[in-house]
Amino acid sequence: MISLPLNPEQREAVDHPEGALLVLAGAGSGKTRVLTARVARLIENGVAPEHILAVTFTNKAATEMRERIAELISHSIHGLWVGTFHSIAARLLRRESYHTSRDRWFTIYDKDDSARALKEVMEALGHDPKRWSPRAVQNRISSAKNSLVEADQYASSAFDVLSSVVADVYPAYETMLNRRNAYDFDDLLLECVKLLEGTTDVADRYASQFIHVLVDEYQDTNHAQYRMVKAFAARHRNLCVVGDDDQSIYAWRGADLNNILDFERDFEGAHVVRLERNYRSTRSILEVANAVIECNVGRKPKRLRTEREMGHPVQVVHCADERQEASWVASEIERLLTTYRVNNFAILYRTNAQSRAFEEAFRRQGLPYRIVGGVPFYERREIKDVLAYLRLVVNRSDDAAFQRAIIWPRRGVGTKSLKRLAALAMQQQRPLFEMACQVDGLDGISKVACRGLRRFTEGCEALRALLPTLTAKEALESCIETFGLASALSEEEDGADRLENVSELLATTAIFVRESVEDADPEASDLELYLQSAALRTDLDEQDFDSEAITFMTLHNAKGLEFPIVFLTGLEEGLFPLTRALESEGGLEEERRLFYVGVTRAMDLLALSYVDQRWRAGMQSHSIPSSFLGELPAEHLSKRVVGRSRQGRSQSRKQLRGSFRGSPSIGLSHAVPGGASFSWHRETLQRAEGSARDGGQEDGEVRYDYGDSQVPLELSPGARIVHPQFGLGEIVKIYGVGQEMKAEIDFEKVGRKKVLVVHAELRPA
DNA sequence: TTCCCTCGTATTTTT
DNA sequence: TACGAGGGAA
Repeated sequence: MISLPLNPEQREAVDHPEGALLVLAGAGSGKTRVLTARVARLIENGVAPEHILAVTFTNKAATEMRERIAELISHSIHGLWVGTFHSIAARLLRRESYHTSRDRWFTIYDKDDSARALKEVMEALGHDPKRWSPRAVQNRISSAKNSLVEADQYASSAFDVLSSVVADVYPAYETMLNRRNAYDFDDLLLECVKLLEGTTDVADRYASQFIHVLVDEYQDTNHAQYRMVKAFAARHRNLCVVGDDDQSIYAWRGADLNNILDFERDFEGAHVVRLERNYRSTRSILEVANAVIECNVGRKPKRLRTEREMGHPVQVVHCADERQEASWVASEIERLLTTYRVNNFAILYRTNAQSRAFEEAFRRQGLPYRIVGGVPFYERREIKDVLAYLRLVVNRSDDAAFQRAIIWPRRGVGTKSLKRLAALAMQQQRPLFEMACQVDGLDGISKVACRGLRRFTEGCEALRALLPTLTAKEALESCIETFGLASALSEEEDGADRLENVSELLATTAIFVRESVEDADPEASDLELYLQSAALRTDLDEQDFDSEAITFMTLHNAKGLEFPIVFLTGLEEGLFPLTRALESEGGLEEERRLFYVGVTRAMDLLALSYVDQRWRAGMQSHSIPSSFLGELPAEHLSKRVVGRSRQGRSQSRKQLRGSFRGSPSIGLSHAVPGGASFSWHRETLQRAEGSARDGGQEDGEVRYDYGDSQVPLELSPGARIVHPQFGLGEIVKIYGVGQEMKAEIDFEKVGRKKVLVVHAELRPA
């Protein structure tokens, strides 16, 4: 039997025999445990693995679930269907390609590919992409697809000028994707639903196969996903969904909260289990979380409980600007490192752009960090370029891949030849690749370009012939070799990094081959699976959270994770809640749920920070504290001010007053609570006392002077520095900014060199 | 054709 | 700030 400790509610959910089951699982209540235990229990009870389908949102969740189930039981789980909505949809579309308009070698377009395709379509139809941004059109089409509105139906729902453009573009875009044998992200779901609802024998086959269907994070399902689930569970009606309406944070992407709110009405006789025992956070943290979420109206009432101790109060930290915020967090972490490990910390923020200040501060202090999200690995230029070759070899109709590959490395084919080729292809309704194969003698294309194209297509064809004998890794290596991609990269300015990324890609490809052997879909080739996973993989899946580093990420990425210590930063009105997000209906409640998600990530210690001034979009902006801060129970908070920016202070004080006026839950005269349990801040307090003497305290707030202890490394021509390998040198020139910043340096021993400042670890001489 | 520079603009979250 | 697009020069 399964040896997994479960509380009574968890057990009820795991043991519930048949029919519809809704598990309302609060944050940290052991929802993954329930899901995995339930699948394990089903298998132990004799349900064959291939009759069970478990759907998640992220690859990471899917992998984890598979592993945990395997650990729990002695049976083999071979044949079990575990995957994300998108990967399962892709798998179905591949298996059933006979019933669809594409063949099984279809390409999956990511956002970038599809935006480019849209731009092309818009230009062809005479819609100026500058007047209507392809991104906006893309969003419209995306939400249409998520609501299962197809191209031909869209026109009837057009209600403004943009939507009339979309109504025009959408069908042409669909035609283009079809011609290219490609699906975009949303198509996977839409086409899968069409397949299931429109093809009786396919629907029957899957509906009878899946005796049990389980869905994780049900609150994040959109309409297409909902219909997918419904179709899968149509026959046996053993549907178990797990979710938390309070953690629904993807409404902007089409998630429909009503899916979970209406579940009981939707599946009559559904049994409901509530998991309200939290095993993660201290009471202080939970009280704050509960107070936050209770401000929302549209939710199922519930309240998290914990048996943990009160713990430290939640810190509310006021800084002058984002640099000080970052420095404070860094120094706080440094101090806590005596009792915690670096991977116990997470820094969360609303927008990716906020990571920069933290990167700088952490680099300065020599603290290791990892950024989850940002520029995802699979969206890096070199990675997309290399993969484009493989995509094109596999699917010759993939014009997006063709355009990418032909441009780089340079081979005498420029925009002019490409335009000409595209015009001819358009005229004859044929893929670019085919056009390029017979380019000789076509007018408008130079001799040089012809030669380049010929060598290119011949290379592709030669590779294509070899393909059946190659593993994914070998195929990728052949691409790199045939087209001299590695040497082309190494000639580029920052080629070393890019080359490294490509080797990393090869390494993950090698690992992939091993994993895919275990994958339950025996019909799919190694390469098909590889390209699919490369298209659907996200940054989150690549992260190794065990490695020794502090994690930086957006709140969205943090869902489902937990950390002993969490810094939730940038709590300013306009940034969090984000103004843009407030424009949509229910926006504020969704932002609040996001805040709730952030708060509930913390196990032991939580700090919330906000600043007076912040650089946003190249402009210095003043901000007032987030209205969320006014919703917190004062008895579980401790407040402090960091830094001593002169104007910043007087100004912020006014803003603080204004912002909190009329909110009784937080008082400015509120001093440090918590008495004895304040060891976290002992050192802070001592320093604060010191500064209180010379600087003075106002309103009972604890002041902590960060002061000028940080001397930033001066990087300007003439400055003398030390490089760990090259030794002493003098800076000649600085160019580039941020990550890209490079320094040209005259070294005493090794002469003049260019180094990437990010990696160089320069110190003042 | 390609490279480089300048200019303009857009800046949320992402399976 | 930061990236892409577009223009101009080699």
